[in-house]
Amino acid sequence: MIKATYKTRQQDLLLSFLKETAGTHFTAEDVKKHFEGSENPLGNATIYRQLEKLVADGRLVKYVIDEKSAACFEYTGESVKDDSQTHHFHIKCEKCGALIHLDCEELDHLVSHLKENHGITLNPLRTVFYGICDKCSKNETSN
Amino acid sequence: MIKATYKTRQQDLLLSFLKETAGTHFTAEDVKKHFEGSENPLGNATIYRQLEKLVADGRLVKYVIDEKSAACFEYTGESVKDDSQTHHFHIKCEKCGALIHLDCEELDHLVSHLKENHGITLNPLRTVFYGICDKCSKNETSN
DNA sequence: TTGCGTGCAAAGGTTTTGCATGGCA
DNA sequence: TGCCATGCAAAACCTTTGCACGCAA
Repeated sequence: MIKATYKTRQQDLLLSFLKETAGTHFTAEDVKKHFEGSENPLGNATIYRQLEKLVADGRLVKYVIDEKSAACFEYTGESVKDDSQTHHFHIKCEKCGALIHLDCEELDHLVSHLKENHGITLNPLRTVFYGICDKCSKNETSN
Repeated sequence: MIKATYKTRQQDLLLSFLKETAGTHFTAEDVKKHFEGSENPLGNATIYRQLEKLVADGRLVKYVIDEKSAACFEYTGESVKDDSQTHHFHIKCEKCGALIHLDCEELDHLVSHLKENHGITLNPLRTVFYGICDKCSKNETSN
């Protein structure tokens, strides 16, 4: 699916970084910084272009968290385009800013419901919920 | 709640525009364009600053749809900070780009579930779902 | 008169793009 | 050798900010 016509050193570097970060999220800048000191820094454009490809390929997911901050990416391993994989969602806490992974069958239920009753095929990989996380709710003395 | 120390003509203009658009979404640019021809154009900064105030006041909701496109706003009338109002969500179609309003009790259910079982207070006013809308699903011949 | 609101223009940050070069096949 | 990928720098985009002026109270 990806037009990986050529295989380059930069691609490999990026992929190994992605595998390291599996289960977490990172920004384009994180990638840049990660390679900055090394003898093989990656150009900005390269990073963005490679990430874009991986997103198109479904191996990477891009989250728009906030227009002020950079986009977050998450490596999802191999292609998940068929959406048969786990439905985990992300929740961004509006208070502490944490990006929380949420695995919940209730969400699977919602996905089914939307599909069957509204004709909508939800993309859990891109959807970000906003709200207040457990921790912040508990610390909520004032506001 | 809003620090409406002064009342200005621009504020009134903006508010009447917002009331016109109730139930739809618009961008800062939409506002700008709406007043562009008129004898009372609004400055960019003014628009953003006023919108920001209204968001802080809870009378306006801001959606981050896509970092490439401008933020979407929606007028919610009076303050909805207590979130006792309707829980309608937005769904952004990844194919046609439409931003769809979705009123569904299943979503209310989800809100309750997240609160009771995960301690998460979802903010429907900011949450945007991504997926493929009904129309696009039906037109889905290729891809 | 006081000081907030306005508006222009410039700055800010992230992401994209043009173009010449480098490297894979 | 052919062509994609790279990387630098510049551009693009939306949004914010500085500053002087205007206007509400």
